[in-house]
Amino acid sequence: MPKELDAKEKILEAAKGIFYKKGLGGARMAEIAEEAGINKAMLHYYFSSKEQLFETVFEEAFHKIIPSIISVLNSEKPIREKIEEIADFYITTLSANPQLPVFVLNAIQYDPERFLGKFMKNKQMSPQAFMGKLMQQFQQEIQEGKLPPVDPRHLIINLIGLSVFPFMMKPMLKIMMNMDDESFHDLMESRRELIPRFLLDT
Amino acid sequence: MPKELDAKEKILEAAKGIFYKKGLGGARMAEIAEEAGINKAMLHYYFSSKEQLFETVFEEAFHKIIPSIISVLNSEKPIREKIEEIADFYITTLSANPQLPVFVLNAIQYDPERFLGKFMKNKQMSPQAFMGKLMQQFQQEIQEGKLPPVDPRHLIINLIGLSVFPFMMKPMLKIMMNMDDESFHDLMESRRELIPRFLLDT
DNA sequence: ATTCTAATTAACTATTTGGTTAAACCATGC
DNA sequence: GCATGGTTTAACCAAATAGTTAATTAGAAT
Repeated sequence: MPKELDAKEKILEAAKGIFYKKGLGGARMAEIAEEAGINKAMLHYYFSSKEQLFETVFEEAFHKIIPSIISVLNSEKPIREKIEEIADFYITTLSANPQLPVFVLNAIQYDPERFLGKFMKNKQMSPQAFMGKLMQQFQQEIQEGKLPPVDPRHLIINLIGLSVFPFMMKPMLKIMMNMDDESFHDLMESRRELIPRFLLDT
Repeated sequence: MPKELDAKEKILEAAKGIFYKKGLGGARMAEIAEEAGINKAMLHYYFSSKEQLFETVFEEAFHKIIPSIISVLNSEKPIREKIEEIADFYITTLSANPQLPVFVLNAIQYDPERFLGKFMKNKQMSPQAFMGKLMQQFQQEIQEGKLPPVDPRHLIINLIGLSVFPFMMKPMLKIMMNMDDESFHDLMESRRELIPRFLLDT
């Protein structure tokens, strides 16, 4: 009986598309059902409520862009490598799915408690402990002269901002800079090496 | 008869708060009316529909963050100054209103045609012509050795990203980096000079 | 005072929406 | 066969929602 997964998958795919675009409040269950090519009652067969369906979609999106970079930052590699990997990861992930970050940030803005609560607990490491360890690594590598002496907090913010923000601005950038999808893609590709170089080469 | 402006202003203020948080679909007209301390029918007395009210709020938000930087970029100052002014402008504006960029980008993601259309026309200069002029200035200043030889497109993307993105991430950053509002504010203040230095000093 | 117009409200309506129900469908094991 | 269990559907329902109406208030002009 492979039908269950089939239908559930179709629902999630449709829900993703519509929630990404319209958010929790703007999406209609009937619309999701239609997009998935099934009956409206089927949604409630697999997902008890709109909220639950949304949370499922959100969790998938969130896990696509947050835990990955935490595990990279949490690894034993040198900072340089971590930075390269993260920029690389975001450019790959967001090239395939540019709406992801606006969707996630919007949900968080809508109800921070709810959509960041999981993030706090869920992790194997508390954000604080994890950041502490990372700060230590920064200090050490700076002392060893492997890194320019910058505030690690700024470096991380800059790294993520430089990697993620262009995709959020994609529609506007395409207009302002007169680009089509292909030239936008090329511009993002060139950032794979630009970002680490920019962040680390004084 | 100053009551008209009073009521209209109260409505817009309430609508802003609720649309910023919940978006077009998530906001309820009754909720906005209550928040404004007036009757639901008053909304439709001053604004014909929910959509029109939303567009009014959107337009105000949009004009708060886009035309300002265009007019700076469009001025006759040297690039260095333009960059300093824009970073400064965003940090001031978004410190007072961190939800602004997520709100605007979300609306654009929801219906790009509709919410970027105005941007295209409305301007005194077409984005293309305007960018063309700017690119020329970049080339010239680079030739004169006043600027490091970087791709101007990347420079602009980086400038806006470094200035705006931290405010979008504010809730997450506060948790990850264990900051309260005050220390977040301090961190952002330090970016006023960090961003131009970072962008321009090779 | 009276008229006129803009502001304001309570009550109402038509529609949309999330969610339910009870019956039908269909594969599998016996 | 047929009983069983998960799957799917059409029809239905109650609540919520954007928008309307028609009546009321209050202030200004005459």
